[in-house]
Amino acid sequence: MDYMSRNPGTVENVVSKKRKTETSNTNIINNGNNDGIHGTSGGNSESSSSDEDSCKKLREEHVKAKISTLCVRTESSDTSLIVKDGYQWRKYGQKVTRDNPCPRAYFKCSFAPSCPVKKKVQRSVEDQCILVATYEGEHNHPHPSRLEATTSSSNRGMTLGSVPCSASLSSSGPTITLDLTKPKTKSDTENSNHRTTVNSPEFQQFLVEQMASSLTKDPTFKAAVAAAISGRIIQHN
DNA sequence: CGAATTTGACCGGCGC
DNA sequence: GCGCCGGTCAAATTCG
Repeated sequence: MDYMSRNPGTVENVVSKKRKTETSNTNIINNGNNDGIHGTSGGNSESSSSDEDSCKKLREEHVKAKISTLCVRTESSDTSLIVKDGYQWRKYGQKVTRDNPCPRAYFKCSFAPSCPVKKKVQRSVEDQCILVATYEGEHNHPHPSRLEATTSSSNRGMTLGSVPCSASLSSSGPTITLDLTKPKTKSDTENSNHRTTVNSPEFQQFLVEQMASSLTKDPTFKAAVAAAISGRIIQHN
């Protein structure tokens, strides 16, 4: 979070480079700088523009739509394109794009029929263990898991739900991995280009599993995380 | 049997 | 104007 707030520009342009309207508005989910300051939630609310130029209207909606990306490390054996973020998604398409041999999956939020949010999920070219989820728009309904008794670690739709728990950030260039579950030997942030040379995927996987296991067994850690997350949720509400 | 997913077809934007 | 490409649709298929 700290890194993202200090370097908001370094994590842009994960999405298609072709569409200016998308890349110009790209930002990272859970970015503390942006939370809560957007005026028009819901993205493409009924802007009563005239119907003379529907193309223009669409572009405006694209600009309004809040776009964010989330990178999640998954099991290397996991071939599904599922990012568990707590919301209900309905898959409506899959496509192999030119810049990435891995197929891209398209999802719509199915929790609320009127929810405009869409999600694209694709494996990273650089590290196929990493799923890159691109969210478009904002949910116009509460987080599903908030309605249940289990207090999710969600804040604006982001959880560290996929197992093993590891949040990553990626740009079109070097990949930046913020592995919250791994002890820092040498800083990944200053050596982001060589993440896989020192740490092979298998070794990193092992570390992640070990650290996640030990941390989740620690009640003090759990309490600290819960307090931090709930504090942020209250702050934004 | 209804809901969700798959997948080929179709559409529109963009570059040449 | 044409072709490429990303995104969406919808019929077919699978799943619970």
